[in-house]
Order: sequence, then structure tokens, then C-alpha cells
Amino acid sequence: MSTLEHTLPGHPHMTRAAPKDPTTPLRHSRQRESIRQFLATTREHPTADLVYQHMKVEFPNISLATVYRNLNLLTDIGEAIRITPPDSADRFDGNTMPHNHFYCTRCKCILDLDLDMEEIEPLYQAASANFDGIIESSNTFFFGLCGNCVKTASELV
Amino acid sequence: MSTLEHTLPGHPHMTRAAPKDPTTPLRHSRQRESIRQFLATTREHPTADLVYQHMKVEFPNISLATVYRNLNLLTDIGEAIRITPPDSADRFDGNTMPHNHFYCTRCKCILDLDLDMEEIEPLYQAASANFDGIIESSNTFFFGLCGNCVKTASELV
DNA sequence: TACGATAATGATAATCATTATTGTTTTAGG
DNA sequence: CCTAAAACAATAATGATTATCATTATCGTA
Repeated sequence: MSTLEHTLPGHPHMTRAAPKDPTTPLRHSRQRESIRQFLATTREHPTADLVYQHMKVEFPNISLATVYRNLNLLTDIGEAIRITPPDSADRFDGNTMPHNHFYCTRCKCILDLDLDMEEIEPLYQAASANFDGIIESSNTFFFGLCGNCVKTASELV
Repeated sequence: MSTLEHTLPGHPHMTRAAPKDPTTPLRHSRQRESIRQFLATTREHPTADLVYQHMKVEFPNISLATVYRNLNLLTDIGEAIRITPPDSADRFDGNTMPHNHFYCTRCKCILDLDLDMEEIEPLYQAASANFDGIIESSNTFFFGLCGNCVKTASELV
């Protein structure tokens, strides 16, 4: 396992939404379990609001706050990854294996990139070299047009 | 010049704040000039609000909207870079030379990283390889503790 | 030098994403 | 069962950013 596999997953800001005392174990909740499940199966990198819409099927009166609470919680405990695009709401990804993301500037979809994380390792090393702090993780984001948008754009000519 | 030097600067979302017709040249404005100047000289990667505070010295009744408008405009025309941290307001950087950023998860400062952009090129190539869209730019963000925070943290023991 | 078209501004309302608050319901251990 | 507190739903509040609109500044031209 590379160093990166330890350090890359998730954005590192803590917003624990549950027990005051972080040593007390989490209690079970059907809502959280369902959110976790949904993230585990979808590849759509949904926003909090999309997760909310989806949860309403099973829990007609779930609260948006509950969705946020649990997305933050899952992110904090490393069971989800938060993705922060420059111009829209955060997305969440249940796939915590280190991987990279692509952001389509036209349709604003987020796609996984099939890019070996080993590629990033030297970058990480190089960055740590002449830096007097401690680099704990890195995150590479790619921008451009997704396949669909390229097709659509060419049809518009 | 590498491909990257063309594509890396700035986040690629357009929010033009000025002329309806983008072919008409920009008019001069003292506020915009001052904002541009401030970005050019500072290394602090200020938020819109910090720019606003700074501008108020010279323009006591400048509007925050004007600051946002011009920061967006400068970003659009490639004279500034927008940096979007995962948990706080956007920062702006007048240095449009391709470079990377470090984000301190403790004090939330943003620092430039002395990392040769050549390091990133292979990553960019690799990402483009098996991807059916068009990758136009990439952005690598590093997280961790800055030098000051490392020092402070060790003193607290 | 004044004039007119419109870009740019200041003031502020509106929007959007997210977090905080509060009272109620669930969970899980005794 | 009973109870403490975790988790919830509902919703108010916050923070960042954008939209609106009436006024002012810029700049080419009369």
C-alpha cells in the first residue's frame, strides 16, 4: 500500500455530527444506513440535495438536515469522500478507494478517472520536498468536457 | 511552453460580470484597477471579503458586490485564479503562472507550493489516455499543516 | 467641451448551500 | 420495561455569492 492510499481519501475537514464524546460508538439509524447504502451503489457523485430526494422515497419525511448530518459524519469517519467543485454544491462519493475526479464545466457532472494512483506518488513526494509544513493528502481534479457534452457540442455546429 | 501552461491557470467557470457583448472592450475603472493591483502584490490568497476590507481604505464606500463582480471578471479574463477550498470561501490569486496550492486544515491559510509543473504533465497525459471527453485543465491541491501550525501544535504538548 | 450610449458602480434584496437550534422520537444498555 | 443520550424532523439562522436597479463614470464622437 502506498502512502497515498492512506492519505488521499476525503477532504480533511471535520464536522462531526454525532456523539459529543467521539469514543462512544455510533448508534444505528435506518436513515444513515440507507444513505450509506445509496452512496455505495451509485456512481453519480450526488449532491446532498440529490441524496435527500432519493431518501424521500424510503423516508417520506426525512429532513435535509439529517442528510447533511450523515454525509458529514460518513465523510468524517472515512466512509465517503467529499468533492468540492468550484461553482456548485459539494458532491459525495461512497467509493473511498483513492481515485481522481473529472468535472465537466458544461453539464457539471463528475466522473471517476481511470488513473493509476501510483502516477500521483512522485508529485506528492516532490511537493513535500521543499515545504516546511506537513502534507497529509493531495487531490487532483481535472476539468473539461465530458464525452456526452463533446458529442452534443459537435452536433450543434 | 508546455500544454499545461496553457490550460492550467484558473478554474474554468465563466461568470462574466461586464459587457453583454463580450467583444466590446472593457472600460477602465479605478476600483477594478485597484483590485487587480492588490492581487498582483499580495501573496495571501485573499477571500473576496478580505479584498473588500482592503479596498475600503482607498474607496470607503466600495460595494462588496463590486469586489465580487471584478474578482469574477478578472478570473474570467485570466488575470486571476480562483481557489475553492472544501470548507471556506473562495480565495483569489493574482499570480496566474501555473502553480499549485497547499491548504492548511488548521489555520486555513493557502500557500503556494514550489513544485515544478513539469511534474504534473505526465499525470495529465495519463488522465487523458482512457477518457472519452476532453480534459482541458487540472488542478492539484495539497492538504495538511502549514509550518506555523506544526510549530504551534508541537508547543502545545 | 458637452453629449449620449452604456459599462460600472453602490446599495441592497434575493438565492443557494449549509449549519445551528429545539423539541420529539429511536436506539440500546441495564 | 425504563432511561440516557443519540438521532431525528422541522425550521430558523448563517455565510457566501449573485441578481436587481437606480445612479455614476467612462469614452468615443459631435
